[in-house]
Amino acid sequence: MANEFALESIEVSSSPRERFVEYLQSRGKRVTQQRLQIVDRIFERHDHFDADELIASLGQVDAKISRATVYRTLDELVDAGLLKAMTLTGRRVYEHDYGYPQHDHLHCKKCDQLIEFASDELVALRDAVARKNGFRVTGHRLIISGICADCQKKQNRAKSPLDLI
Amino acid sequence: MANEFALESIEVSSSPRERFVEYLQSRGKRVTQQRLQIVDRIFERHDHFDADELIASLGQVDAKISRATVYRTLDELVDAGLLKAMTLTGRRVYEHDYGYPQHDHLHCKKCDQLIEFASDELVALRDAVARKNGFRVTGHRLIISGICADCQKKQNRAKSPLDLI
DNA sequence: TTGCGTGCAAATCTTTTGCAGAATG
DNA sequence: CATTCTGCAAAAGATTTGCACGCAA
Repeated sequence: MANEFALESIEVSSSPRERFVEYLQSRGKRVTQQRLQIVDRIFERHDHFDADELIASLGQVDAKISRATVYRTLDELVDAGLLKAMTLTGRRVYEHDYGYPQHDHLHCKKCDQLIEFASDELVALRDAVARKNGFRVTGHRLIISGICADCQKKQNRAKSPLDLI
Repeated sequence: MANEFALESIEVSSSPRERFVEYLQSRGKRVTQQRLQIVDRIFERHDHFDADELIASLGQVDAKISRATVYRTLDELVDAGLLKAMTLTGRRVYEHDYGYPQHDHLHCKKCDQLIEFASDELVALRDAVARKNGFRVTGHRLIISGICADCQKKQNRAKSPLDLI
């Protein structure tokens, strides 16, 4: 599920870690080793990931952090506005929400890759639909599914020789 | 999660039950009492529903069908193109896909209601984005979340008197 | 008759929770 | 020091699966 970011990052004044500490303190929560390791690891190299991938990557560098703590911290990071969560194939996947512009995804059914794209038109369309329905929008999630360019190539490469028989 | 359809149905030549039988036979699968009861029940009154709601409704009219069989049959109905599935709040919800036009949803966070809407613009936008990315589209899912008109009213009704204190 | 399908219960998978001890403010 | 956190293990919620028997073709 790892994947490079397609969009430019937004200029932000403080690091994700600083933001998280701010968030924790503002709520009287404690700044623990585990919480810091988790933010650091997430914002150092992850973009789209699920709980298991994060747990695996934590096991390599840091002291082992329990599954429960990872789940609890992920919830806090979403709460703090640093991460965004969505449910893909049954499992929850997360992505950075701090320092990145609003965007949506193309999801490849073959390789599970997520490709990002931003569209102002889409937001306008969304707001128009909502207005028409007296609906107060808080957000949206568009996932376009299909086959990515790479997988189409692979498919053709694998098929062509046989097609000639 | 029950909800009326907002869109007109498309004219279809055969009933969902007939379609399902066709599908089963074309694959050498058997036409069983359970499978028939399930299609009938679903297309007689459900639109958006989850496995549990279906199981509950089956328990009332028909002979009890096991949970496992319901899950297995739902998969087959999706496969047959009669139902569409999406994951909402952790659980899978289904809706009719046969005899209904492509559409998307507004999802109320308060009452969990799904409101349907169709937008050609959205499809055009989707295809444009895909084309730009060399992506072959097979479908998409847009969920606009927020608060529906009804829940906004309820909220105001409950709040106003207290706000005056 | 020949399997495919069903029901049951047990197994999975993912996420959540209760609790005693560890760490933070 | 008073609490909040963590880790562990057990619980929970949803869906899947193995298996023996029943039923469609």
